[in-house]
Amino acid sequence: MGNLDDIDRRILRVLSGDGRISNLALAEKVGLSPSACLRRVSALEREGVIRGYRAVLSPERTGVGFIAYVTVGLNLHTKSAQAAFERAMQAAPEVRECHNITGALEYILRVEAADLAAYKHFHTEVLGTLPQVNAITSYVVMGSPKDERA
Amino acid sequence: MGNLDDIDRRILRVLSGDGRISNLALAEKVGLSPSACLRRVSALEREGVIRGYRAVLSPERTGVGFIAYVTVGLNLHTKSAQAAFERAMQAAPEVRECHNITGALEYILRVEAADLAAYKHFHTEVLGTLPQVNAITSYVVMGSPKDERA
DNA sequence: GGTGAAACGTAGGCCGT
DNA sequence: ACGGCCTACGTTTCACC
Repeated sequence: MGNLDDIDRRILRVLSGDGRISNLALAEKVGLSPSACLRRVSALEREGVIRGYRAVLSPERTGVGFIAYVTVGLNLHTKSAQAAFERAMQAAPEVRECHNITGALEYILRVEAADLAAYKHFHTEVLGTLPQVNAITSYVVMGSPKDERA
Repeated sequence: MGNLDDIDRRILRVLSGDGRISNLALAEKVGLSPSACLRRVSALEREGVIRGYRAVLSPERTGVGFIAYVTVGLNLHTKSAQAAFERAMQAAPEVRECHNITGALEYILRVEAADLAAYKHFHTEVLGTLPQVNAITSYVVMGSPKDERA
């Protein structure tokens, strides 16, 4: 439960770059024996520092040809309006991220769809029909020079 | 090289939920023998459908107490100005994502820092000193009701 | 934190479909 | 071209120092 030391940080840096590295190779990289290394990794998992492991998929190759960031403003700032909006976002498969932000608008979404037509459907049929929503702005992603999304 | 079939899609779904599942367990989940399953996974990796594997870390537990989305506008739209900006983003550890977007502004960044002071440092000392940059707007993340960052 | 050995999983050749 | 079987090899995992 204590704080992370230098070796822990090195372990985390390696694992966030290659989540499937063998414990043997990881141990060597961080300068530990395999068993000591495994004990640390297990502890980091148990304590929730490491939340899990995921394969990173190529969007184009998995039928995602359209990605946008979308800012959303609500017309009400009540708890229940926010909760209703957030439930709708959680239910929408196209919405991969929904962040509550400061500023003139309340939310920023990352939306992934097969193509522009699929996005338009989401935009008008899902976002457009929510009664709480009163401002939608889409920023279409043309490329991602850097993307370290865990 | 062909398109993905149903078993491939099942493999991808399982691996994006648990990137460290053993090939044995994965094979059972998708209804294949271990060797056939491994061959498919290897092919998906080789063809770039699976880009890699990453450990998902808890931001709070790794010293990240401040997250913001930042829009950036450039004063030049030349190839070389974009390339210089993108190189700077790639070199900045606080920048976890940098997306090139349509609209009045050119980029949206996801920035993670230890705290507001660390963010301010990035904002003024890194972003503020780049000659290509002429518009910076920060949206501080207060919460993420949904986050499926792969 | 390190060592060693048993249990387990991976990876690749081979054959059948 | 793709799935299943078998097996040598490597890795993980655990009790013990």
